Amino acid sequence: MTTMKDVAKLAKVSDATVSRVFSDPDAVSDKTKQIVLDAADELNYELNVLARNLRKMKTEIIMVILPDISNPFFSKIVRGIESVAMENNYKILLGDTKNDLVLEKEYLKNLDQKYADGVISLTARIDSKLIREISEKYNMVLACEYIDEASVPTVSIDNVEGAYKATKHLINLGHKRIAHISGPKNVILSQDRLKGYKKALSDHNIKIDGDLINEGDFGYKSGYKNMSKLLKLDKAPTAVFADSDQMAIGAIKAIKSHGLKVPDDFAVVGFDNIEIASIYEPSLTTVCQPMYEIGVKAMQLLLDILEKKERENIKIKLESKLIIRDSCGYKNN
Amino acid sequence: MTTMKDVAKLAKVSDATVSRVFSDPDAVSDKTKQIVLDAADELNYELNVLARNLRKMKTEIIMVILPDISNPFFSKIVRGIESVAMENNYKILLGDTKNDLVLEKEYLKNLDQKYADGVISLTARIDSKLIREISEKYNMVLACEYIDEASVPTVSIDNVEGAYKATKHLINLGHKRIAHISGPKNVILSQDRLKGYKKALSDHNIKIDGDLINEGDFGYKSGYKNMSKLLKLDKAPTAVFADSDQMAIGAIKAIKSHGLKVPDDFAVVGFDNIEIASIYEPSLTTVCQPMYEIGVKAMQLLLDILEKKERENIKIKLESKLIIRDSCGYKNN
DNA sequence: CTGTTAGCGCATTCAG
DNA sequence: CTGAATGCGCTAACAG
Repeated sequence: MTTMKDVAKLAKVSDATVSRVFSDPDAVSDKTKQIVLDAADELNYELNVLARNLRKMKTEIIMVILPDISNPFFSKIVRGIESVAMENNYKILLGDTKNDLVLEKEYLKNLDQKYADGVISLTARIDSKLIREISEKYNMVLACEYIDEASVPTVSIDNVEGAYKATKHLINLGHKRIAHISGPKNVILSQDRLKGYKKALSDHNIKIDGDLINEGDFGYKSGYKNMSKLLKLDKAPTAVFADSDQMAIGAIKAIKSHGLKVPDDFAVVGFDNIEIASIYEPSLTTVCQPMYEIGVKAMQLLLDILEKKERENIKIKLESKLIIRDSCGYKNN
Repeated sequence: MTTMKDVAKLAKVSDATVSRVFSDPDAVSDKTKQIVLDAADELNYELNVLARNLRKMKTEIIMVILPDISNPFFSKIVRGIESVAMENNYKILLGDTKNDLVLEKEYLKNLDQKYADGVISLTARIDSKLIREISEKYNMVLACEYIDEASVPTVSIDNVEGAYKATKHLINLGHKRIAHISGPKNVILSQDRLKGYKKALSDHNIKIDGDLINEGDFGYKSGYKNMSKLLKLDKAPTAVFADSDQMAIGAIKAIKSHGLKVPDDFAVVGFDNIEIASIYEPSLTTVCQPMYEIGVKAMQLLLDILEKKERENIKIKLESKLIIRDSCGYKNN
């Protein structure tokens, strides 16, 4: 293996100068720079990042913790993160928790060992006290999910508002019995969306019926199962608002199996606007989260924190938007 | 920051002993081990991975290079990789090339800098000579895609055979004019699937018609566009075999827009068996690739290479399977 | 602008 | 089983 020493010897300069050529080129005269570069080239020299990491006590690696990388919602966010990370010479270490709280904690511990300079977590299901502690000790940004603690920098949409828009849309179309398939109840964003759903109903003088509220897990199957249950109700709903597009699509499948047509007999609204939402038939009316942008902003925020070395208790709220497609039908239709 | 030195001082042992407690516990007596552990605990000591990495000249990080992490096909493979990696204390560094050859090369260069101990590449579009070179110099496994060079360890299915099965299925259902929407032609697996498609036709005395063969890029939109073209042909096809489920779904959408029904008027076969294939309506007949298993095997193979320090020119072939669902109809229907 | 000096925190010899 | 000594390859102070 060739080291800076070797290059220095060949170029007849000190190894400090070689180091400067690679880490702070402007500090070296053009002439010696060229000599060093040539020597490095001749020896096929490559910088050893390991040594630099130790010396600088940083890795230029960001850990991204998420529940499931094969969920398109999360992977889109990751792409946003990666694009900004790359521009700034950071790399992404993947922490797929498989929805496992133990793993979530374990990944967070990697920070202690200096594996990564910071974390972006797309999940926050471990107790919020622990998250706050970690965010105080290390460089951390929470995205999508968030916790009540004021001190953790967060990038997300307003979930109450998003759910409100979705529900109101169904109300405007004339629906009175509107079901809700929520995400896991221990996740705060599910709680918020439930709030938005309830508020929309209340605001329009529709009584909230607990039977119409089911808890899912964001996946296709859970949408199917929960919708099947809802359809068996004595007073079955005529519309459903699901907390993810995948559950919405699962729900549509259940509705079709039940012999009903979407949107003719039943209206469905999803959440997220993942790619398949526009491809599926009927195409899905859904609350669009700017996934890529969430990733971008989260990484930018983390970079700020990394550079200023001070945590800023920033909460960035991005806009969600109701995208109207075919799964609800249209007024006066 | 607390170091081994601090722990050593508190425990009244040498720092070498502290090191042994964490890297080779059996080499230390139970008694001193306990003393050290207690001291470490008291000081909240955490091993500094950076220093260890430099000393051992390894990172326990594997880089995974792929075209697009938000493509469910790749992200499923990543999950397989990660599960094995984790068991063996390796971490995954993400290298999303965005289908960009320049990035593909750039990521590969990270190996030179010792960012990662090895690579698993799910893409091989840069020239094969370079890939062979890299694989000879470093620890590398190719998965899914592969190149002709005999020397690169590879995990994949038999694409010729998979395509053959798909095409033959359509032939068995009575179709004579069978279109093919292929992946990018510069990718060897596309070439292989084209071979399988052609062979199936030839074996059943159906003339190959170049007009029926279109090149796509694996995405939804490209399936839609290519199918739209095919439907405008004077002698339009009655069935299509697409190189990805996403293109197949795009094709179905085009067929429906054209006023035809799937499977009644038109049969469609996809490739991969991603999750949406079974959810979409009509559910998709497709060639199933064992994505998770590909990831698992690829990581296992890489571990072998890493441990034995010798490249083994292994080609692992996994089974593909035709999954029959609703998008082609059924015989005597 | 460049060289000298001194470690970063750990793992590995080699003695004992 | 344990300690002392050494250096992985690089960067950062400090002089000059």
